[in-house]
This record gives sequence, structure tokens and C-alpha cells, in this order.
Amino acid sequence: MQTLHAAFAARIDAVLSALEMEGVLPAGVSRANVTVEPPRDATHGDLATNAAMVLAKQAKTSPRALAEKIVQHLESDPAIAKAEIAGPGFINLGLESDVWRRELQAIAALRDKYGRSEIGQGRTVNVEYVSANPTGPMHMGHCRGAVVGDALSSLLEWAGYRVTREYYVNDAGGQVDVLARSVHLRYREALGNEIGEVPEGLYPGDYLKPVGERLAQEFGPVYKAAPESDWLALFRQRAVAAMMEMIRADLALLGIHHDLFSSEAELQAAKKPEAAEAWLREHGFVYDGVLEAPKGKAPPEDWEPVELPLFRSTEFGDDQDRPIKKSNGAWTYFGADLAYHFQKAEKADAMIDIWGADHAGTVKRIKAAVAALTKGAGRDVPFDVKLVQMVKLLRDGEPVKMSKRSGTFVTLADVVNEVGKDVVRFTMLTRKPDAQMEFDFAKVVEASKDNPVFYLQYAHARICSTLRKAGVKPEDAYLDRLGADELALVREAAQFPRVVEAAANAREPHRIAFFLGDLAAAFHSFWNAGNDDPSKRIIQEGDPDLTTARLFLAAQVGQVIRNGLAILGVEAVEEM
RNA sequence: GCGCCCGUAGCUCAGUAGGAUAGAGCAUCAGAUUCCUAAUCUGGGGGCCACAGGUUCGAAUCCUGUCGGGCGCACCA
Repeated sequence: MQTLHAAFAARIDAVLSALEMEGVLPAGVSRANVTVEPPRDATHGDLATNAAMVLAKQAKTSPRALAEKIVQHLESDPAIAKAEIAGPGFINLGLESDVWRRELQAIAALRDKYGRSEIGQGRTVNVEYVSANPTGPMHMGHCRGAVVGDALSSLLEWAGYRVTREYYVNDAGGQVDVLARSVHLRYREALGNEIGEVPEGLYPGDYLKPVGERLAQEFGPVYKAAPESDWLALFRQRAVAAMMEMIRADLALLGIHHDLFSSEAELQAAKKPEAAEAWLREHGFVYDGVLEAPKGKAPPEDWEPVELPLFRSTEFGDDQDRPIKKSNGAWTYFGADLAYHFQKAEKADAMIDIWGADHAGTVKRIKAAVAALTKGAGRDVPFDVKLVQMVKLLRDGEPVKMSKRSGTFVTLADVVNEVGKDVVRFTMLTRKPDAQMEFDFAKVVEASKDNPVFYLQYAHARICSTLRKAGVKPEDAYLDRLGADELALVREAAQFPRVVEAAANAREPHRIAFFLGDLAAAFHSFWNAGNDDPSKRIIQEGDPDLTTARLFLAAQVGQVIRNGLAILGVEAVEEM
């Protein structure tokens, strides 16, 4: 369904076409820069367009003169109450109040579908996010990407895309061997060995103890003194499974559930990297070459030139060609990752990766690889890497050091258990992802009442409370009783479909959070007007008609808040 | 040295694919509660949008440079 704003944009476009027919505008002028949007200042009206300013030069006239012509056409439109020229040539439109009454009914009719859009046209988008290494519990460093990826997925679903939420499990690299050895240590410990301090280079965390104990129960002392080759694969597989179970539980605390977990080990077992390499070699994108020593800083001591299979990422703007295999013959992370992206591309119309900013240096090579593989395969799959910046974790203003080595990292579970999922999610979603943010653990725990998420939930709870208390049901029979103050609230709520589309196009879920803040503020303000002037309260004892109309309004504002919170994955509470 | 991201009120951050007088929360000051939930509301003070050029009807937004902060820079993941 077309949004209200799109509908009026279409009307203005029709006027411009009419002016072309009349010869006022030259045929075929570009209208790409013409916008129709609500003005920042509400006193300017409901909608404003810059059409006259943008097109005046091409029409060889002044903005105001052209605006006159446009206004003449618009005034005959029954939905438009007034059209005024302002400032350098803006045309401000005031809409008939019935437009807002009909929008209110539209919200009521569509309920939890109000704001859903078809701009995605059912195209499939693969969103890969979290993809934390399966070597330990989720910590706060993973949190932002997890929440942003999840909310973005929901947002794209609302915009009419079919979304696959995917997690790439890095269960094939050297680190999972380290994990397996660490678990083996805990296994021996469970069997009574004195292990002392965990040696350097192994994961020291206590969370591996239960994994070791389970293996001790299952296998007894069979692998206690056995050579590593006897148990490594088995322990690796068991350890990864245990870690993924833990990670899934942590993600569930945040309300995050992936559709698909893809294993790097399985990808390699299926020879996908080999297939990708063969194809790339055939088309000249992979060659055997020697890497140059890194410039601008002292090369590592063990640096030595080695011939490796290199991907020609420089052809796509990267600084250096990148190895897809190590000198020991194993795939590099990149070598497997490009095959993985090709696998994803086979099933999706578009792909988005959510990565931490510490991986920013590898964006160019993977984009290069995707471009080569998908274009080469005759199918262009748009691919975006969204970087989420670091979260600087503070405790009472003091930076918290996080390292798996010392085991001092703040786990996601700790934070969620203390402040709640809604606060964590909302905090991560109230800033744009590409700027660094601070998260003061102590502050969020102690001052959670000041957290803006409660502001939204309170607005929703107030609405629910009023509906419970009213004694009559919301009805749309007397919406003509609603005046300017009430309709201004509708105008605010009616932005929602437009905001969803804009946020989805920009891939920026935080816009939903800010919209909801504005809507909640408008509602709270509306509510408090009733404190000073009892005739402005929603429930009017002696006037059931007006009461039902205002309840109808409140119910629809609540519906929009609920829909927005649903995108963000935050609960819309009914009582506080 | 190179690449990417960021720089907006005292603090934390928005700023709608370039629009009208740059906004919100916190903090601060002054008010509102016999009343549908005051976890709320109303109002005041607070800005060379890091700096300097450029593009055009118009720039916090786009381009170039400078300064400042973050991240990354062989076969790690």
C-alpha cells in the first residue's frame, strides 16, 4: 500500500506533468531532486515541496513564478486545504483534516501491519551478523552488531524483503584447535589431574569446565594420555557444539534467533573453496605470487617471501592482492570466506554483512571477491558491509579492559540479566552504528529509569491504562469531533510508514528509535495538556461520543508505538 | 607512512538521499501533581556544526586540504 506521503508526492508529480503538457516546463526535465516531505517546522504546514526552486532554472523563470503555476493546480485538489508559497520558493501544503481522520482509520484497519511496505518487492536479503568465534560466551563487544543486525533484519522484513538471518560459524581455523586443547585440559582436570594454572596460549575461562566434565563422563579416561591426533577432531567438534549452544542461549537473552548457522568446516569439507579458486584462476583473478613486505612499519621478524595463491583484489581498489591459502596449504580465512559469500549469493538477491570496525581493513577484499564471483557468474548481487563501531565499555567512567586471556571480559549475559534486554537493545539502537559509542555499565544499571526506552514504554502503558479505564470502547463514528490538537498527533503517527521506508533504504534501524521518541513526546505532551485543562482529557465523563473518538486516536497511537517497538525488538509493556 | 570511520550545546547523541530561525535527552534555572499513571509536562539559559577553502539559488550535510580521536595494515580470525 502506498504511504500517505507517497500519495501526495504522486499528486505533485502529476501537476508537474500537466505543466509539461502546457509548455510551462520543458518536456522531460529531471525531477530527481524534487522532494515532497513534511517541513521541519510544523507551522509551515503538513507537507512542503521544493519543486519550484529545483525546476525554475530549467523553466527559465523565477522560483516564485513557477510556484504560482504549481499552486494553481494544487488548489483544485479536494484533499488540499491550502497551498502557500514561502521563503525562497517552497510550496507549503495544508491538508484537509479528513485526510488525517482517514489515516487514523487506516491504522485501525491495518493494525500490526500498519507501516509495512512493499518496496522490497519480496526480494531475498541475506543478513549475516554476530558470527562471533565459537570459543567462548558472548561479551559486550559482540552486542552492538548483534542488536543492529537483528533490528535491521526486522526492518527489512517490514519493508517487504524476505530476510535470512545468518550466522557464520568459524569452526575451522587454528583457534578452534586451541579451544579443543583447552577443553582437553579441563577434561583431564575432571578426571582428577592436577592441571595448575592454564598455560599461556590456551583459553583459561571457567566456562570450559562443564564441557570437560561432560567429555569425562562420556568417554572416561580413554583420551587422558592419548596423543593429540587421537582426540583433537572429536574434542574440537564437541567443544564447538558446546560453545554454539552457549552462544545461542546468550543471543536468546537478547531475543535474537538466526535462521541459519553455516559452518566453515562443512564449507571446506564440501570443497567450496576449491571450486571458487578453480573458477577464479580460470578467469585470471587468482595467480601464484609473492607478497611484498608491509611498508611503513618494521616487518615481522619471521618475515620471508613465500609464493602463495593470490586473489587480484587490487583490481577492485584494494591496496594489495590477498592470499587465499597459507604456506602450509590450509585455506586462509579470506579464502574460505569468499567461497562462503559465493554460497550465500547463490540463494539471495542481496547480501549484507554486519562487522565490527576492527575488521574494516578486510572490507575491500571481500567486496572485491564478491564482485568477481557474482558478476562473473552472470548475476550481480548487491553486497554491503555495514561496520558497527567499537563500544567503549566504562564502569563509573573508568574504561573496562576486556581480554579473553585474563577472563575479565564483561559478558553479554551479565549485562542483560542486570539491566534487561529492552534497555540493552534500545541503547544500542539510539545512535547511528558508524560512530563510536560509550556504554557505562554502572550508569545504565543504576540509572535505568532515565533510560529513554522507558519513555516510550510509559507512553504505551499510559494508552493501555486509559483504554482499560474508559468504560467505553474506541469508535471511529465521531472522528469529526477531533480537533487540531488531536489531528496533530495523527500527523506525527502517520510519519511511520515513511520512516520505515527511509530507514530500510538507508539500512538504518536507529531512525525508528528516534521516530518513536518523537511520537511518544507528542503523546505525553497531548496527555499533559489535560492536566491544565480538563476538557482536553481523553476520557470525558459527560461526552461518550468525544471519548470514543479520543480513545480511538489513543489506541492508534499505541498501535504505531507497538509496531515500531516490534521492529526494534523491544517489548511494548501495558503497565508500568 | 597508507586505508576506513568519526568530530554538532558542559556531557551523551539526532539532524529525514543539499532546504526555511541547527534539535532532543542528561545536567542547570523557574514553574505544573485534590486531575485519564508526574517514569510526565511547560518555559529559560547554553552553538564560529573541529578549522580553511571550493561547488550553487541554498552546505552541519557534497568536494579538497589541515588539525584532533578511533580502528586496521603479511599466511591471525
